[in-house]
Amino acid sequence: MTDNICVTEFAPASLNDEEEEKLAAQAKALAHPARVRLLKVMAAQPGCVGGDLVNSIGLAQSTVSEHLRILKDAGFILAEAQRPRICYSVNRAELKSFNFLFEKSFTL
Amino acid sequence: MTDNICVTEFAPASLNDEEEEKLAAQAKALAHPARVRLLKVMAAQPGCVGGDLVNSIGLAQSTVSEHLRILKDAGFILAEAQRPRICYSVNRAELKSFNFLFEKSFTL
DNA sequence: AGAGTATATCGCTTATCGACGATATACAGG
DNA sequence: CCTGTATATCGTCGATAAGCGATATACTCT
Repeated sequence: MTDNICVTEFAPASLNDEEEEKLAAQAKALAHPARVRLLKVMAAQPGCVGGDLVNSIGLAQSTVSEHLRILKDAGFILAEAQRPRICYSVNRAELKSFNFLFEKSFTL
Repeated sequence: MTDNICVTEFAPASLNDEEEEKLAAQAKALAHPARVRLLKVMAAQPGCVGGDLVNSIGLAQSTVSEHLRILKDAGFILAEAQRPRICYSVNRAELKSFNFLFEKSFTL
């Protein structure tokens, strides 16, 4: 190593490993245009929305179901059975949590 | 078509297709623990960091270089040549932009 | 019980990601 | 001009993601 122009010692981490993992995992859930679209549609609804989501984007029902599963696993949406339909709605608390974690990570 | 030629200060309440794509693409750049870690390290520095990033996480140099490229393509970091080193630093404007887009999308 | 409806899961194929070592590139200094 | 150093790119491989149609599941209503 030669003399450093850039700083080479790192400040203590603002996030712990677990939080890093969570941030990355939730970002992954957002990392697809169809899922952003789905979230957006749900967020625009006062209440909840059923399988009309399938019609709102040009994808097969099974594909949409999978995207919804990913969003649900990430905690971004809630699913309440109203058989035979399922009522999906955004989980604003979790969206805010992601936002908070993001801001905290990079001290915005 | 009703193309939106309004400037950003009159931003619509919802996202257009282009913004959805951008949000998803940037989320994708965040969707890996190593990249979150790299961003975090850079954000914690007042100035910029060189290839010591490679040592800070247990990955091969070529792998780290690829992660940095992804972050750079997403606009989250800036690279300034200080040969033979390269000075990386976070682009807070873009991080804030992502944050804003996210909040706007889901009306948090 | 049986039919109807909405959603979830399965099986499969193709595409993209993540990781690495090897090598190329670009510049500074001798 | 040659060498050393730091970063980027290439080629490859295994793993994961994304998409679909077909089918299973779960519940309601008749």
